[in-house]
Amino acid sequence: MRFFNTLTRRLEEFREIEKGKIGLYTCGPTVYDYPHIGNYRSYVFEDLVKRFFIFSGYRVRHVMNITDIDDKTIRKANELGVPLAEVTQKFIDAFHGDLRRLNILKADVYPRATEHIPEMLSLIAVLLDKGFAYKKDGSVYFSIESFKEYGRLANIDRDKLKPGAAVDSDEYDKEAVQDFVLWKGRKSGEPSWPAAFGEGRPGWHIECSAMSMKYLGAHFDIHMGGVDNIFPHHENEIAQSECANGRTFVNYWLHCQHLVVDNRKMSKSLGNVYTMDDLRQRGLDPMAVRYLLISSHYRKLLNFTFAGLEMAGQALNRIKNFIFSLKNVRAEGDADPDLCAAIDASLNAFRKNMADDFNVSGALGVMFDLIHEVNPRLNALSQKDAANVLDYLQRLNTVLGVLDQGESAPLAADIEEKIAQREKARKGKDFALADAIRAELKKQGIVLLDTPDGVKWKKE
RNA sequence: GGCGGCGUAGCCAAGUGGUAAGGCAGCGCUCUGCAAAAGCGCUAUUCAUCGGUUCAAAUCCGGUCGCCGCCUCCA
Repeated sequence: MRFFNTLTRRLEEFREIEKGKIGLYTCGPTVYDYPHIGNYRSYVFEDLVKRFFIFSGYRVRHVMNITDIDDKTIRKANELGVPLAEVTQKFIDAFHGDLRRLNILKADVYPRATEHIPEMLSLIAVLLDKGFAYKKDGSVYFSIESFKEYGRLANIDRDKLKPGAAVDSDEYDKEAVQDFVLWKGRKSGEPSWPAAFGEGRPGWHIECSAMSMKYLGAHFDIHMGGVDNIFPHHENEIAQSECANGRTFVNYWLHCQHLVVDNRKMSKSLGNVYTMDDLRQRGLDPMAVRYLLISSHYRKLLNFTFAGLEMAGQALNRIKNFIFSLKNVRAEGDADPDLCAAIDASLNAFRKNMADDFNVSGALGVMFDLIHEVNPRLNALSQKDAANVLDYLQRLNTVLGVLDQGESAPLAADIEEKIAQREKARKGKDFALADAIRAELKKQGIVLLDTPDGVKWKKE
C-alpha cells in the first residue's frame, strides 16, 4: 500500500511501526458550530482510509480529538451568554449524529481538550525545562528558532521565520511565521486553570500533542486532517512533540483537500455553507452525500453541487437495484466457478486501486464492471451465485460504507392484500383498477415491478 | 509576494510513456396491458493550447491561455 506523505511530498510505501497495528490520529472538530460538508469531506475520507486498513487486515487504534476550548468556542459561549461546556456539548452531540448518518465508524477515543489539562501542563513543563519554550507576560511560547526542523511539513522557507515575535492568538501574521503560544495567561471572561507557570488556558496546538501522546504513544503511524491544518497546526504539533520527546512524532501525514460549492469557496456571506441538517431538510440521502464525498480523489479539490449529489444518488440506485435483483434469485444449483473467479479478480482489482493512494474512482469502476458483467447473466444465476456476489458487494461496502444495512421491512398484511387485488384485476383485464392500486401503493412508497417471475416490490 | 494544484465527452471522474475505465444524463432496442425498473447497444480519432523529446505522449520537457487553493478563521 502506498500513499502521499505530506512530510516528504512523495508517494510512499506504507510500513507500520508495529506489525499488523496502526495508530491513527485525526484532527476532529472545534465544537463552536455545526460542522459543514467541507468538514465532512475530511472525516469521510479519514473513515475511508481507516476502513481500508481494517479491510486489509490491520488493527487500527483511532483517536479523534474534540477541541472544546479555544478562541472560537469561548467567543461563542460569551455571545450566547451560556457556560462553555453547554455550548460545546450541543455541537458535540450534533457531530456524533452526523457521523452516524454518514456511516462513519466510531473512533476508539474522542478525547476532549478540557479533560486533558494536566497532560498539557506536564508537556509544557517539559518544553520549558528543555529550553524549547519561554515565559513572557504570563504566557508560555514555543521558540521556533530552537527547532531546526521547523517548517519542514509546510515547506516553509526558514528565512520567513520570525523568532522571538510571539503571537498570543491563534492568528498569524502572513509576513512571517512566529513563535506560537502554548499556554495563554489568564484573561477575564475566559475559563482558566491553575499552573506552575501561572493561571491560564491552553493554546490551540498543545492539546493534539498531549492527547495523541497519551493515547497512541510518542511515536505513531498516521496523522490526518484537512490541508488547512498543515500550517500552522500540524507544523506546531511536530515541533512540540519532537522537542519534548526527542524523537520522531508521526511517520505519515495524510491531508485531504478542501471542497468548494458551485466552484466557489464556502463562506457564510455567500450562503453556501451547508450542514448535514441543511441537506436532510432538502430530503437528500446522507449515503449519496457520502458517495459524492468519496468519489473523487482526496488530493483534488472537490466541487460540491446539487447536480452532483443527484448523480451520486443515481449511481447508488444502480447498485441498490442490482442488489435487489440478486436477492430475488431463486434458482437452485452450484456456484459457477467462472463467476467465483471473476469475483476474485474484481476484489483484487478493487484492493489494488485502493492501495494506490486511495484511488476510489478506480475502485468504484472495478465494482461497476463486475455489476455490468453479472447483470446480463442474472437469469442464469443460482442462489449460491447470487449469494457470492452479494457477499462480494458486502465486502466492498465494508470499505466504501455507502450502502446502508437492514432495509427490507416486512410487508404489512394490507399491502400484500392490495397486491393480490391488483393481480386479480390484471387477470380480469381491469387495468384501470390495477393502475389505481399501483398508484395507491406508490403513495405509500411501495413501487411495484411486474416481471416475468411475478410481481415484485420495493421501497422507493 | 511565497508555496502548491488543476484544465480528459453535455455533467462527474479514473488513467501519468504503449495507443481513452467507470458513473450520471441522452438516444435506439429488448421486456411490457400500460408504466416503472432492469438489460443490451450507441455516444471523446481525442485528453486547454503551442512547440519539443520519443518507434510511441492525455501521460515527459518548455512556452502560452484559463481556473483554483493555502500562506488569515477554516476540514
